[in-house]
Amino acid sequence: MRFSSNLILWYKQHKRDLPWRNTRDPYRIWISEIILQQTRVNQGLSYYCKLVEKYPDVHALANADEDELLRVWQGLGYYSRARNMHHTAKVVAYKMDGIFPDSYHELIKLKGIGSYTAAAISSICFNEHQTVVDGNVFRVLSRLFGVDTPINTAQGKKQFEKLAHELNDGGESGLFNQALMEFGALHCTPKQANCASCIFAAQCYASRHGKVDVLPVKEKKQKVKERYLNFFFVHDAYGNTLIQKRVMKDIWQGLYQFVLNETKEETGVEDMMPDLLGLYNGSKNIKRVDRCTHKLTHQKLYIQFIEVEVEKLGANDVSGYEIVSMSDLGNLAFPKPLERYLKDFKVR
DNA sequence: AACACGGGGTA
DNA sequence: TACCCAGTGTT
Repeated sequence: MRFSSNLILWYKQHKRDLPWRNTRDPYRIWISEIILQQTRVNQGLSYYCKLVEKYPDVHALANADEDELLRVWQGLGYYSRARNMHHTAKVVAYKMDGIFPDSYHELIKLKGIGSYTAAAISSICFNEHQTVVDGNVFRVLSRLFGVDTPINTAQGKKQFEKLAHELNDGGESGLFNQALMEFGALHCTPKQANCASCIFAAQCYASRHGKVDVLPVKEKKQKVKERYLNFFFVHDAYGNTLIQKRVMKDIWQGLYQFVLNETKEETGVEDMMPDLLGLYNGSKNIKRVDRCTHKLTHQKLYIQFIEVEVEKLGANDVSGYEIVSMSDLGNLAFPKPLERYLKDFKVR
């Protein structure tokens, strides 16, 4: 039996029942694919449900407020996905009469849609003969055929694309693509692959040669940069706080933060007081200092939260920051560690 | 080609 | 810890 037929049979037996698998509406498939970029199904599932309920069609999403959209996206990470999605929704709604392009080559022109997502949407929604190559595909094919070309090189990517496309020969590209990814996600997993019960074990190079744990090959990772972020959570007796939208090209673009002083190294609160003096010219009271670390893929953040109570926040005291009532913070998106701080703050 | 961009799950 | 995840955009 052909590999593609065998794979699709496996898929029909083992696939998970997921909400985006009950539709071929390009809007919904698009939302699901953006969410699932570098994100596991279990992590993205609730976000998908929230998004399609709040924004049932591309017009609703196009008309959304960006802060509101980022708040829905809060906690999922890679926030450029949300900003690009919003941009593309406006393009589709206002320049394409709300109709998504129906081909790979048109889809890939849209912001946030790269080769993977264009292949996924065009194959799943329009049955175009395109083949997805994601982390699952790299893993399954490298093991099955013993391909040890590093997957994070241009050569490797081309080689796997060619191989995947040759295998996708059954005229059901949407099914084939989802089947291959599902097989990687559920069966041919990164750790402890289920070789004992694998339908392909007899022909699998890695299984026969004991190389399951060394494939796929990936070239060394980038190193992690360390940063020291000192946030002043300033509030007054009237429940007002000081916040700022992050606009720089940096992590957490578009999200909100407290008064920030970033330093080159671990810095005591006393040494940062001069900066704070310039920010608020009335009397102030440092109530509490909390510390935490936060790991990103490429950065390790050493975070201090300095709670500062002042008498009354007024427009004359601050520049570059907004005065916002504590009760309105729930409508804005904050980075994970700041959201956690706010949650703890409310409890105590 | 190399890097930047989050957060959570897994061993 | 270290690695990985239904990747894309920028430099």
